[in-house]
Amino acid sequence: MTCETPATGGSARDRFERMHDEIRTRICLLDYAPGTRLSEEALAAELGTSRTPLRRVLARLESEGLLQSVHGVGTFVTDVDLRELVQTFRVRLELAELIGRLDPVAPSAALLAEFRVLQARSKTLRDDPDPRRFAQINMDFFIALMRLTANQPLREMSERLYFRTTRIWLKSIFASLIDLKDEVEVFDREIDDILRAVELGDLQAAALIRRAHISMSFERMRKAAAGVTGAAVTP
Amino acid sequence: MTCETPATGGSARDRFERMHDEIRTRICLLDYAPGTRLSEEALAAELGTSRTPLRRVLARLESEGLLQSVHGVGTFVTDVDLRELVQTFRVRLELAELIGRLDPVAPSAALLAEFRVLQARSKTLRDDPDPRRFAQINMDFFIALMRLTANQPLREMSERLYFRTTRIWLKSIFASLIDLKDEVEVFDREIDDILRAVELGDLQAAALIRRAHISMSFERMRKAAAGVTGAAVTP
DNA sequence: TGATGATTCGTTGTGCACAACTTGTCGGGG
DNA sequence: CCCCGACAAGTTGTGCACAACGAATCATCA
Repeated sequence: MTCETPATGGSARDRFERMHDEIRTRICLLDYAPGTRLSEEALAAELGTSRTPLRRVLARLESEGLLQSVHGVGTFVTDVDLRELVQTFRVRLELAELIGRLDPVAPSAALLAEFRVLQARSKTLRDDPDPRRFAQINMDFFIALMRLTANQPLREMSERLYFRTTRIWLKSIFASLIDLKDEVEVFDREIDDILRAVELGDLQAAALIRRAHISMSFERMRKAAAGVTGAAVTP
Repeated sequence: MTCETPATGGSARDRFERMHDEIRTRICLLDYAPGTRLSEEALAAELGTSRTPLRRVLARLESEGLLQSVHGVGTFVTDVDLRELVQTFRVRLELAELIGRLDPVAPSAALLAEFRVLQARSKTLRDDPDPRRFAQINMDFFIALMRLTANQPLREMSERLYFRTTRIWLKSIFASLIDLKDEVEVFDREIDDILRAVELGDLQAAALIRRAHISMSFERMRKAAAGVTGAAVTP
């Protein structure tokens, strides 16, 4: 089933990173929904390794707030409560703006090409909306945006917060709290607008547009969730 | 020799945190200077545990940028090059200001008392300047400041960046690049000023003062280092 | 004498067996 | 019928032995 040479090859560090990214993607794409219990033994077997190196990966994901291990019980995918979500988004907004102000770098031709590919992928998404593909493209777009700053610590912090909260947004889509087609439409415009600013070399403008979209995205999510929890309280 | 019950007691998580904080403190106080090799076996023995749980701690410290493990060679305390230092301080400045703007909380009586104790400790430092004690008080003051915001992610990011760079500042003091007595004097004034703002309930002002001091502290350090590297280039 | 290759040593990474711990179940007693 | 305690199953945490790897050393040869 899995195709991307999950097990052998490369140094120990490479194997660690591969496993880490793989599991993180599964969590962020809701293949492992919040509350899911992960079997160390089964996962280790699937990834073609033993518990020891896998536990290293799980510990890292726990420090990133995506997992939580409890002795004698299991390791579970975390959920994000509203309070934490609000706090995280507040910081994400500020960091998004900093991307344009702190150590911005003119994008290489390769990066520009990548942006255009993402733009094209976004267009195909409009014809055939799919939550999972949407989330994947969204993630790739985020990673591309990070390459607009040379400030490594800023990148790190931004990524940390992004990966911690993005699955909640995806969850809202799966739960039909927010409309998939609308979000796809908005996202497509976001790429267009940001790409225009990037091509102009105005990274600060690009960052401001990004900040605005994160803010609005969160606001839509918050309003939808408030409508639900306000109407139906524990069925 | 070690007195603070390093080994047994509490849950696995508690033991992890104790070991983590202990080693982190040693690194930040330059008990383990950059470049030092840490022996897993010796450290495990000293902390009264085995390599397995210790390696968990070391992996965490590596993800925090304080250590680096190389297969077949050893685990070493990292150094911070100028580029990384500059980038980190740029972000630290912004985060310091955010402490006063994002989810500020009125300090409890206990926290205020703690600030006053720190103020007193700072005064004693003026009479008997000692780099290590200075660094310790500075660290405690930083941790107290973090408690002025309820925004957990913001705290986390700020701490991460603080612990990654503070030892470079201490290194400059030990190397007499910057004058200990001057720094103590400046720090004492910083506490006074910030405490005044905090007692007034103006956390935003406190954060701005803090930001200014971080900025100036870095500037003094940068200038001193530039003077040295400009004069004596690799003997 | 200098260079080169095998070797030895010490270190980190991995796999496995067992200990520590929690949860759910089953039996007995009030 | 309910409650409580012991037990069993399953999970994460720990310790240990060995494999994988890198660097320094020493012997050998040109």
